Amino acid sequence: MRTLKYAILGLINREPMTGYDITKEFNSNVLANFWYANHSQVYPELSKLIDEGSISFEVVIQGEKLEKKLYTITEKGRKDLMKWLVKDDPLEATPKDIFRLRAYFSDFLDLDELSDLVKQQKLKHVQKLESLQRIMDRTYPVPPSVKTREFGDFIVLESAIMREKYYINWLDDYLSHISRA
Amino acid sequence: MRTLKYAILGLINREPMTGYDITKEFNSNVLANFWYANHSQVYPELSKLIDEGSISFEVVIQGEKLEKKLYTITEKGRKDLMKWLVKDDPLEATPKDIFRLRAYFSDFLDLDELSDLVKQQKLKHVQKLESLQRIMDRTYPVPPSVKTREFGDFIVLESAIMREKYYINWLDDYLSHISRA
DNA sequence: GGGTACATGTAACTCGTTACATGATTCC
DNA sequence: GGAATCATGTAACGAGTTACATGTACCC
Repeated sequence: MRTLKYAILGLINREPMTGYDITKEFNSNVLANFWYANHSQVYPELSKLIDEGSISFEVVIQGEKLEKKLYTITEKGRKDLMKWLVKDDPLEATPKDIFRLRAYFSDFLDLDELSDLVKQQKLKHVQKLESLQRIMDRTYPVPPSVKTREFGDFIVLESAIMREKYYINWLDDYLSHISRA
Repeated sequence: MRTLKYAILGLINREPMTGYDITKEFNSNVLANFWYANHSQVYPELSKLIDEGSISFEVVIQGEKLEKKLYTITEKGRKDLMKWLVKDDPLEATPKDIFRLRAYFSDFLDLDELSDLVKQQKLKHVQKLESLQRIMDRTYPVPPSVKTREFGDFIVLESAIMREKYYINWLDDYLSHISRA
């Protein structure tokens, strides 16, 4: 499906970037909530995109002699990205979830052990939620308006927060079933 | 992380199964909501588990001469599974989400186009939710008690339903931001 | 001078999907 | 007899992770 291709095109479309910059974005606290990649995946993909003519680059000298490649999207790349953005694909397969898999097989654990496991899991999600909420409060005390770049950041951050809340709700529900037994 | 290994062990631990049976489970409407694999992944993994001594098999003749392999978990396999079930691992990386990635880059689409995209996506999630809800109503009109095998099915199905609801909430939230613009 | 961050690449390996390949059984 | 399902495998490829490998720039 070449999703990494479009993730990279989307970033470069905003402004020219180096492979290093792109990798940093993929590991930032907003984007990493729904897409990420290591530099070892990014650099080969950039070569591919050059071969395909979706991007071009110019070598920039940093300091004395450090060469970095600043990538820019081409007209072909931009068209390709646009087409991908509005494509009507069927729903992706549900993402895998190891904790759910464990829950599925946990019928032969004893109740105290199971309860501890679920509480441990809940704690982790509560901490993650708090961290996301802090970022939101700090960065977007007021929601930015649609059609600004900030709105993209805002709406996916909101989504990540809602996801953690739902997961915590599920774990609470799970715990209530256990304690009722 | 060998998660497939434990998914298979978890299934065989319930009762002896063939590779075909396991594959069917992975594509059933409950388990597939958080774990799945094709037969081309299952058969090689079964060979590995035999080599490791986690499972054993017996050949059963179906009809005249069709040989099928019925796999059973060994003591080693069961211990391994038990250890995995109660392991306290850090939270998994957030699952990737292509629709969120598209939302992230959508600031240069026009509002009608964006609104249509989000509505399309919502429709798909509403349909999925309805399908999950039907399975739930049909199969578990009353929640089964903890410590039964049915409870595993029930609690992960509940989770899948809650996930769809949250996703729909997010899309509604998204739409409200768009229409306010 | 030293540590951290900047910057780019390749190699080996695991995991997962799609396609190739074959044959038996069951039900109509 | 034919179609759907049961049943088991391998091959080729694509995606993703960890490790290997190298060098510069910037700040203290």
